Amino acid sequence: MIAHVHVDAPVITIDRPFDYEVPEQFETLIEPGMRVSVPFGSRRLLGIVVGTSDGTREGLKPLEALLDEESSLTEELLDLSIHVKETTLCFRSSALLAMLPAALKVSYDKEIKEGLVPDGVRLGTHLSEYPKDVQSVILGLAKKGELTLAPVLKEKKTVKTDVLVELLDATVVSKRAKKQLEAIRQLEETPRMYWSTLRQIGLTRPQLQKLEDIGAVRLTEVELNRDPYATIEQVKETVQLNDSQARAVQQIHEADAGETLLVHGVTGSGKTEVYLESIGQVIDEGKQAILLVPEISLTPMMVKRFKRRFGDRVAVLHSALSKGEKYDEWRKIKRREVDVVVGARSAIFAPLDRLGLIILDEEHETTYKQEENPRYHARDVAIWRARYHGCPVVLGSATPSLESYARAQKGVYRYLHLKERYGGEMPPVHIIDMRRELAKGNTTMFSEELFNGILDRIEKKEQCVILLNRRGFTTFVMCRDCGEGMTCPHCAVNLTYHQHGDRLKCHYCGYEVGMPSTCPSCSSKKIKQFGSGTQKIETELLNRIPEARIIRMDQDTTSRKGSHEQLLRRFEEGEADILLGTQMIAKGLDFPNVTLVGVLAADATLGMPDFRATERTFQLVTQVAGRAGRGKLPGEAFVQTYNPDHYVIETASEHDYESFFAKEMGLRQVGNHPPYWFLTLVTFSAENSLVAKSEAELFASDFLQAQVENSRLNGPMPAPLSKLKNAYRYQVFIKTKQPEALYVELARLQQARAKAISKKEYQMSIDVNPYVFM
DNA sequence: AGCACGCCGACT
DNA sequence: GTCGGCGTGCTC
Repeated sequence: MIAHVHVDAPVITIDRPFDYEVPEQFETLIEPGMRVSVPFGSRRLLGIVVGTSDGTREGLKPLEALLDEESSLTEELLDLSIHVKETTLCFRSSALLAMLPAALKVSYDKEIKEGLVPDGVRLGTHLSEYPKDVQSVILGLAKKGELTLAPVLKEKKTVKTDVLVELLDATVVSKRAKKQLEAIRQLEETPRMYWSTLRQIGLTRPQLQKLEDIGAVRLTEVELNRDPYATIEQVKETVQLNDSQARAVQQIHEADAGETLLVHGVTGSGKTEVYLESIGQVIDEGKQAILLVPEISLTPMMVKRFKRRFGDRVAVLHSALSKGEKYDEWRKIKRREVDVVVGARSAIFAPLDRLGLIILDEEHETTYKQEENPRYHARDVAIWRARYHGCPVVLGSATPSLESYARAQKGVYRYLHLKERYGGEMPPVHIIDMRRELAKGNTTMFSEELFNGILDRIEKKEQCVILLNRRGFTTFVMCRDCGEGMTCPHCAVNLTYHQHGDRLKCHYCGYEVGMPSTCPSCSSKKIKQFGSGTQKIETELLNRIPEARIIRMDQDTTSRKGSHEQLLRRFEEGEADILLGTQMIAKGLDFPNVTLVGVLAADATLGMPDFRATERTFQLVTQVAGRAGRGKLPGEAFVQTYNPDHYVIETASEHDYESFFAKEMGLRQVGNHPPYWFLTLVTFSAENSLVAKSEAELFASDFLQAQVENSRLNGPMPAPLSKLKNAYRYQVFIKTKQPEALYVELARLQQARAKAISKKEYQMSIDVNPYVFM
């Protein structure tokens, strides 16, 4: 028997199946989708079986081990990996591995097998157990043949277990064994207990073993699930749907196989109820559902509601869970113990086999696009899976992406509008012209109006949310005398100042230095931070309103696991007057006591080299404005800007999606941007700037020569981030009306460059439907 | 990507 | 005379 295996090596020349002989003892066990360990050259690698065939062939190596008892990837997901490879131009192995939880990936090490070892090194141990200098000594000895190393593959997964203790016979215990007797007494009250509970009375493991040896108890090792939401109680809540919600549920229910529906509903229109109800119906029919949410900030409340409604039949997969927790959730799905999967982007690969509905909440969010290989978009994967299962996809948003809304208008997607809003009208939005504030002599981050509004709320014991539109708005350091900025030595970017540790960091490569006290180029002492981070704003607020209780949410305060939820809970419970933060506080929050929302630097995003900048600004302002006045109290929003007349600020503050859409579509058409054209970005990077440039030029001319129909090419041009991690970067943009033909041509050009790239002279990265243009 | 094999410069 | 530099080629 032969197994066709894709190995864990992201290289284009290895991007094909390799054949292995299946040892007899595995023949009845092996299945496509299983993880295996295979010899590969002198190495040993993780592989995924994509198929098997009968017979045998000369020169095949045998596969070494099966790493799964049953396959980790279903037939469907194996198929899907081909689609992901072809449409994102990634390697098949990258697509396959992206579908697995991190715990099922492996690390590679070397076992010290035999020979003469230095002091302190023992045979049978692993290379990585030793410090770097010892490692190089060992490697040197191996090279001379004085000891042998064998490649090993280490699993990352761990399954948490506990020991179930069952009482068999209480009489056999010696009267003098006090601890054992005490354990028996406990067991007489509760005949089945876990060892983790029993040990709390001071019983040791040997004592427990003794109890088993004499036949007093039976011990069974059992797998335990880490359930991060174990404390949420299931309550059957009955939801009363309004007319438009009921209509939406009805239409989703009646949707055709593989159909996509766009649910457009303003903040507070009750999309969540529609999701809950629709999923409920799907489950009643014996099928399963996936609900994708953009990121963790949305999940606490959403998850709570889903757990309440569907109880244990919900699996949750998001980035804030530990590797082990995610793996446990994944195994629950695999064991068919759940009907609903709620999760972020990668949850779209959940191994469900009876899918009846896929929902993407906040479908316009760019977090659905993965920014590393495989560069897939969860929306596209969702549509593929829905076709496979013959079920509908629901895209939900208060501010749909132009792509989706345009498709809905063309009739490609079915359009559903939720117009009614709970809690009455949208709050009034005040646009504040910061140029006038400046003219008045107000150089702070807060306009008079917004500041007075905050004071007023604190007095009334109501809450405020302040959002800093931080993208392109970081704190950088510059010398006031010579004008020299502190930049990263490896990347063409300014370093960002971090108050924590008084250091400067590069957000692209991780380079870090202490904040200098004098300018490195002119030695002046007038070196200073510019721009406003959340920390600085917090300080400013506290200086002016000392009694204000502020919760700050940004990368620094939310990096610890669970801190995000904790901060939100504290705010919800009224422990603070002001929630201050970046983008992450804009969405999904629903606090009834919030009556004021302020947006600082609403237009900070507009200057970015990105045709979606206006769309993002619209989404941000609309969403954050919708956060005020969700309860009984009326709300108000303040939007501070230097561009008060810009159409995006005007339409967003009037909550006028239609006008924004019409205006923006006109500009997209004129600029030949998506959704009129399908865009692909190809980036060339090399240590030598001339190599990057000439390879980009060569690619451009090769592409033009191929004459892909209905396509055009722009560039090459230097990337906005012209140097990254010591590599110079050039970009080529391709626009097409026929993506399928483009995929084929790009794959051909990629293949043709395989050899040159393997010599490491330059790198080529292809981003189909890019969202980041740096 | 790793890793081995192989062919030329600076050391004991 | 050997150690080791990294160019080249291969991985079932």
